[in-house]
Amino acid sequence: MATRRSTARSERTRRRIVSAAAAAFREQGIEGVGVRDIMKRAGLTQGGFYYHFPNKEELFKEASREAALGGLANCLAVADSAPRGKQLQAFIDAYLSREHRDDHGGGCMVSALCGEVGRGGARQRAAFNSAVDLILERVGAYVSGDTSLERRQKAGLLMASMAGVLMVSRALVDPKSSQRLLANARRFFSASFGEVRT
Amino acid sequence: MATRRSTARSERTRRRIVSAAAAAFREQGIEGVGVRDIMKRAGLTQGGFYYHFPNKEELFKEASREAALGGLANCLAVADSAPRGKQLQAFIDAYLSREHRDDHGGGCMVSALCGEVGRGGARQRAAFNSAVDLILERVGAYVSGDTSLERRQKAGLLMASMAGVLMVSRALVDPKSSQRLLANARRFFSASFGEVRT
DNA sequence: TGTACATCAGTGAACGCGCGTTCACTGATGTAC
DNA sequence: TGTACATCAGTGAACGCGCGTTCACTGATGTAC
Repeated sequence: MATRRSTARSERTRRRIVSAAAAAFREQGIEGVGVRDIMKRAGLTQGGFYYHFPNKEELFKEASREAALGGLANCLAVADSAPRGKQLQAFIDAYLSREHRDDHGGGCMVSALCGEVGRGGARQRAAFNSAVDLILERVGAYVSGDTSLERRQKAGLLMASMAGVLMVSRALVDPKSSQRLLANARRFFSASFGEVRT
Repeated sequence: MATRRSTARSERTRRRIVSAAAAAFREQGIEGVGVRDIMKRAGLTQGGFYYHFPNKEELFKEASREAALGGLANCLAVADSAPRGKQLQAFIDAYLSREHRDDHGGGCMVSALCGEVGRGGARQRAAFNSAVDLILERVGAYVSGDTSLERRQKAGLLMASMAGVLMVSRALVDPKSSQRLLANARRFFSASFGEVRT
């Protein structure tokens, strides 16, 4: 089956493009970033893009899959290394941290792209929904609830709410107001979701 | 002071442009809509725009001011006509309704534009922040709290969270999931904010 | 083992298009006399 | 009251620019013999 070495190199290049896109889309928005910019981030030129992907939309599909868990990697790691029973609280604190707020390109894709996707086309929405599924499956493991459906729904409400808070905290000009919103939200969501009863 | 009649007509035209923009920005995003589109919505042609505004950014400033309370007009009216003590709950139910979700152009500007503003320039953010101030002053009147600062902060947390929920509900493809998220959120925020203690 | 060759992975100029903005213009309107 | 005129509010062609995408090309790589 032909040249293994070049195939491997090509695969690495492809992954580099997807990673660059995953960051670029979150930093600048889907329509806010161009194919040229993404290829430049990956150290390549525009034309080569269409050797790896049929169009920008297909790239978004792959990039959103990578960004789904990649954007929560730090929050999930913090939660997983917390003692049992404190995992959700650790997740909430990490999600609503100043570090996450200031990391547009490496953070949660829901807070970064949800608004734009809400008025986007069917393909884009489908890709985004798949990504959200991956997230809820993972976050659902932290919340309490009898059935897995119930946990997923709770996780969905928590993620949607926290994404809104993170987004607003990024839009606020006054640093103190932004910090205070995050702090209030950490307390509120911890109290509401972190304990036994909701 | 010159021709009153033509001045009044010009002022009406200007307001028509601002209204068209307030809806267009929320429906399609700030960068997603063009000056041509907005002028077309207002029944005019592109060139006339620069008679009324120096540039698109200045239009956003005025449009966001109009959209701030305009986008919540229905929710605020419902809340105001509710019995004392039930106003916040009425507001929450109206905000997280299917009608609001489906009304992109006439709904809350926070949920429509917050994500884009979060990565926008200083001017855009300043305009958005002013608009948010108007909203929090109004919504703060419904929540409990000793000081007005405390009420504003609570209102900020509530609005940011609900905006996130509304945004996600707009991005979800499956209608049932979307409805369920809204219903769960109505229950959750009513229980958390609508009663005496938070 | 050495060479001819097909293919692979990527380059960079060019395409049509829509954007924000500018500009020369025009017809309607109200004022001065 | 009637007419000449300045200004106002808006028109639509044109500008440079960056977008997504196409395409002719090229140099490196691995294979066939």
